[in-house]
Amino acid sequence: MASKILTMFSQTVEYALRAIVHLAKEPDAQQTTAQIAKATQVPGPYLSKVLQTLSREGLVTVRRGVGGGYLLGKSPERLTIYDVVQCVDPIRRIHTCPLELSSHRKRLCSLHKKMDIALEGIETVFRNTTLTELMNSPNPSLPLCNT
Amino acid sequence: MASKILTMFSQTVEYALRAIVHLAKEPDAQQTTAQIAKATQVPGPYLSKVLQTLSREGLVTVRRGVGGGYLLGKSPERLTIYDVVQCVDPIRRIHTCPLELSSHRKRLCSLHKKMDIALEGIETVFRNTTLTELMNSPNPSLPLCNT
DNA sequence: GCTAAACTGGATGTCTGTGTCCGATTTAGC
DNA sequence: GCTAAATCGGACACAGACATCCAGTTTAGC
Repeated sequence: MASKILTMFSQTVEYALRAIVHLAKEPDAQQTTAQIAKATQVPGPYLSKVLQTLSREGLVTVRRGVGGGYLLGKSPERLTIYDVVQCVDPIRRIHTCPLELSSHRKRLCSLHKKMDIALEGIETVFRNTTLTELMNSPNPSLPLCNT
Repeated sequence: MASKILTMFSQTVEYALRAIVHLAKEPDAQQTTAQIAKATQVPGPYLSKVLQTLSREGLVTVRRGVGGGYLLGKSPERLTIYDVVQCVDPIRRIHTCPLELSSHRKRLCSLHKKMDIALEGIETVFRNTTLTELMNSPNPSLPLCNT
């Protein structure tokens, strides 16, 4: 366990985002699991699993064998935070009543409606944030970079 | 385990909100753990723990002994979803770099900044939603009520 | 004060997310 | 084809969230 500061976002999401952001920094440089692990401070063996998940969905491209490693699977301007999150630990909007009350079948009660609105907000922020935007942010702190 | 539909919000948060909303329906009627458990479909023994937590923060008032039970501890118009969430499973905003990079000490990188903005959105929705608003919603489905 | 109703606190059980390990498989280079 | 670099897949380990149970304590009503 790294830190356990997170609520709302799972450790896996945090790790997946770090890896993707790191790969996006040099979209053409193949990187080995060990290299990514070191740069992102993610436990190597676990990162390996996360990368496998990302690979199944095509978010990263893998080459096995000597000289292999990972590469960003989509162009950074068409890859969003949302894509990454949904791949490893999907946000599930609340569509039906968690209590399965028959009268709420089609229309959520005000409580669950509010909770869903909160989820919608996250979804929107994440859908609208591409990797390119993250990299080109005017923020002087480059993602994950200690510069 | 009830359903396991949730991401982002813990089961405990869902349970706590159900209990509070239920108590808010009749702010002057003392309710026993068993009664609340039945109405909200929350496992009784676990609900008991959740109510204890809410009680420690004064969100609910408890009376022990015969004829005892729980009562809303604050007036519904001054009690928000945020209060409940923070009590049982607090949302932690991202204030410092999770990687503890020295150069991000004061200014988050664009990735963590975005994640924090998403959290801020939830926080705002929850801070601005009082129990009164939930109860008076024009929504025909009353919270947790199968009417 | 006795009894029964109700909460309290601690011990315990279970399951999932996180994290590790290792043998099997793929592949570049000789 | 051999070897070494690298991923893949499954098995295992651990911790925390969720859930249960019970003996102890409080209290209303007799």
